[in-house]
Amino acid sequence: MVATKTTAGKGKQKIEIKPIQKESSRQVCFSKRRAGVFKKASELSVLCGAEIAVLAFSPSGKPFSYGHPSVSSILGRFFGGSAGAAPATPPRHPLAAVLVQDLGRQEKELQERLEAGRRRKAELEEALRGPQWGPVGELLGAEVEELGLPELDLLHSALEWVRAEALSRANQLGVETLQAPTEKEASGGGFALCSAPFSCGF
Amino acid sequence: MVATKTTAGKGKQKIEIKPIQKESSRQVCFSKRRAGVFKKASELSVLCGAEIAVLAFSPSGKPFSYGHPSVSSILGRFFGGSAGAAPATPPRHPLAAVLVQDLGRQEKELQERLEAGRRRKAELEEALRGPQWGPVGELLGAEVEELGLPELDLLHSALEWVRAEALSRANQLGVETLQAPTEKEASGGGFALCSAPFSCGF
DNA sequence: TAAGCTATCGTTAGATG
DNA sequence: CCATCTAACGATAGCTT
Repeated sequence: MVATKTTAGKGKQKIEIKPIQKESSRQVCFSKRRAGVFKKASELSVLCGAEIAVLAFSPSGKPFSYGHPSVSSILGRFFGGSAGAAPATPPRHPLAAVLVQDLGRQEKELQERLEAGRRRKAELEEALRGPQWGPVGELLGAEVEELGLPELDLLHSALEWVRAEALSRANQLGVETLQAPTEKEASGGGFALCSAPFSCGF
Repeated sequence: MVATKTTAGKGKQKIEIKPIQKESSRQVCFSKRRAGVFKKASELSVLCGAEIAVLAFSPSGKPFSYGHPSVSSILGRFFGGSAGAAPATPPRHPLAAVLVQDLGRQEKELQERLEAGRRRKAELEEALRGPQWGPVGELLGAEVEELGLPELDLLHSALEWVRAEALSRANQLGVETLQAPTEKEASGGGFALCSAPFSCGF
């Protein structure tokens, strides 16, 4: 950098860890740092094969969450696996890697489906606003806007889940094949959310 | 530090965010980074007055948690006060409702993650095709076509569920807001995200 | 309002005791 | 295994657009 412009800010300054008084600053700080925490959590899970969940409420009371492989599986593991059937053994199959390999192709489709989901959401909103729903529809319509596209959101969630699962499997396979199968997969519980069904062949 | 001795290490080196293969290193990394994540979470709660909980399992399966003001209070807030109090109770999946509210803001992040996932996938592919894998890589490549798209199937089913859930949730919201908070988690089968429908035929 | 930038601070990889 | 050290890397406070 030739530092032709010194127009930018002063850079990061040291701060005390104490409550930020200014409302707007607090909100901004929360946004930035929440992202940071989630990223750190993500890195931890990838680097160490750990399972981690983060639940947070913003100063304004909005909920945020992150989980690998999923929030529910972590909770299930912490609280007795009630969130799903306790995963007895991590199912494995040499084809697991294929899922990851194929993920690239899938992603294109997923994107398309995402778009479709968007459109459906619009339709949904439209439909909900229709007369047959009466005042409920109106209110709902407003809520939908405010909530932030529940359907889309859940779609994303599903998407993320699929990807996490594929990656997880791939990691397992990578470890197994590259090295000796020393890993007893203590963390492999991984999939409380989908026990039986997902063991479909693998 | 007058740097009289240059005997120390080389300092932090850049690393890729990918599974650490060496067991001992992974464990060390987990210890350090878990502390880092907890500290970040702590700072977030103090700076922004946010409530945050972190639950994690080490690669060896040992549980760790951090919460401000407490893990249970966060869970309680997320799950309507039932999860913290009655962790042993097998509830309908309580996350569903929260996800609807929460995941909206995750859209962008998920997109980014998708990108990251794609890159990661590419790396994996690369690795799989490497010579150390011998013919296995080729074989996998070939089988992909033949496999069909289990993930897509799964996603498709998830989508259907998503629609149903979103609608259901929306209805609840509308009803609750308009009238009395009659039924909460009436979404029946709640978390069938991975139940019967996934006969990913393989 | 949110997104982008930069200088600086905080985190941590790698080595050593 | 755990503590410490060093220095490079990554996160981010404050500012601008």
